[in-house]
Amino acid sequence: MSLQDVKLASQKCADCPIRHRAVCSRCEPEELALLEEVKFYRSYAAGQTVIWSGDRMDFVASVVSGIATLTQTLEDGRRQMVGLLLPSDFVGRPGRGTAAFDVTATTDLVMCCFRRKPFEEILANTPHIANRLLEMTLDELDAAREWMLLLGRKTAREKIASLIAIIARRDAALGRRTPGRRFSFELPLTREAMADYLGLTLETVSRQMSALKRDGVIELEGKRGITIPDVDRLIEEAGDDSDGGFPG
Amino acid sequence: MSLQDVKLASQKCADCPIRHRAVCSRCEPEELALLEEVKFYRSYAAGQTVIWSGDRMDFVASVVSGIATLTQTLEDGRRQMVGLLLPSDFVGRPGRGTAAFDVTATTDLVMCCFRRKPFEEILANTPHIANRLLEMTLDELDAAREWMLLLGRKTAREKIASLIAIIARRDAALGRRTPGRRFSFELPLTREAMADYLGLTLETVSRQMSALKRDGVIELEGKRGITIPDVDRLIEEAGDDSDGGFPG
DNA sequence: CGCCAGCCTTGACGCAGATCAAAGACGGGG
DNA sequence: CCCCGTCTTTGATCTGCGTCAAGGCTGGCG
Repeated sequence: MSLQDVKLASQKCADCPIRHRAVCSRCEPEELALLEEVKFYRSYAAGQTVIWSGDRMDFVASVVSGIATLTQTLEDGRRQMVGLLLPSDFVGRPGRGTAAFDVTATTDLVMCCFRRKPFEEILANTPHIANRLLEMTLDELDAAREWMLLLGRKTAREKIASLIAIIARRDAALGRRTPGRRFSFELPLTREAMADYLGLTLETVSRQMSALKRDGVIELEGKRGITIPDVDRLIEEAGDDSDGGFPG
Repeated sequence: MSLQDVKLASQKCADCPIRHRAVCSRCEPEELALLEEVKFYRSYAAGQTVIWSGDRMDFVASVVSGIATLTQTLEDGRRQMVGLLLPSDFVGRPGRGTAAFDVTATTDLVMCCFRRKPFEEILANTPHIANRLLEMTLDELDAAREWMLLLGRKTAREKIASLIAIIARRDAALGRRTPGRRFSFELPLTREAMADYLGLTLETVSRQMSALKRDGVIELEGKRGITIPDVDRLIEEAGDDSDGGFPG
């Protein structure tokens, strides 16, 4: 356990998103105490692999800070990202002891882990926690299905615009809004990771980013900084029918 | 309510897959009685739309027989199938009143429906039902993620082989095995539906089917009949690392 | 029995995105 | 401050799949 782990573990539970997301206001104090008991923190450096597909996994977890990805790989090395885990997202699968996907930290990452067996018991005996987790899983399933539309039917340009919109939306939801429907934020992914997300090559990602910049849809500062002068324009480029659920 | 509905509703609950899948052996008689009370059957003809995306949906359901698809559409008509519902699969989302996707019957279809509000209450008060549903949703999420790998990184030939393997596996799991790792079955999808599933055009589907036939990977009888002389060969063509979970 | 409507197949051609290759921009460490 | 490894951009060329366009099956209905 690193120094940082110790520091985090001693902080109040409010740091742990599962408090907000899987544990609801109807939790009894003794139920919360049970969760506390099986909880521990882990941190990983950017680029580090959290777990390999097929490995034993005897905990479930919630992302506290940083970004992780779920990826799947074919024998010949073709890779597809199948999940993007942002703070408050849940990882792992109650009822199964091995990981189905590679989990990788793309930025420095802190996770709040729960030992699997006791967590499953809590799940079995605490309906509102099970229901909260069900709701989160259904959200993930919806997200996965939108992603399938992106992978199957969108052009490279639309894919890029969609990804930027998704990240901007998540950032905005976390309160990092700037006024006037103009957003600035850091892309937490390399071009390669974006390509893995979108089912493209990194060259195509780079080219389309340049094209969107040339057309005034986005502005780029350095490798990671991005600002969106007109969110509506971006959403239009993404080809979605919805407004993407942007706040404001 | 059609004649067939009446007939089904009067049959024993064993016809309804939710009995096997979401309702577990730990259900008390009075819990089962509660489910019975909010349950009704509906049937649809092949090609009929069950519900449009955005429509009010005040029930959840389980497929009894037949096949349904979940699809998403862009304004310009590009379509992507995001879910394939076979018997015993669950449709609908507790906690949300509108459909997120178009649901279409691709064959004649019978569904066992539960009124949403009371179903949610049962869910909230019956942990083992909630947990069973959670498990089913996690399975679907895993399937969606494998599908994402297919959409993002597989070639047209691999996509076709994968789809055939998936359908064969599901058919095999339902007990329709033929001896010696040789399978014969009916494709329940048109070429167009296959294309929507795989993110291809129907012409490409047709060409790749012909190519697989020419190369002896599959045999075709009429439009729908298909036999797989060597399942291992098919799985190899699909590009997966796993054996696809085939029984036998 | 034969016509017609829906599927399905096959061919020719073009283009979006992959591949191969090279050269910039950083940013961190000595 | 400069060097070097990593990430990114850009260019040239290739190719798998989409698009457009003709026919071919098959089954249902007059």
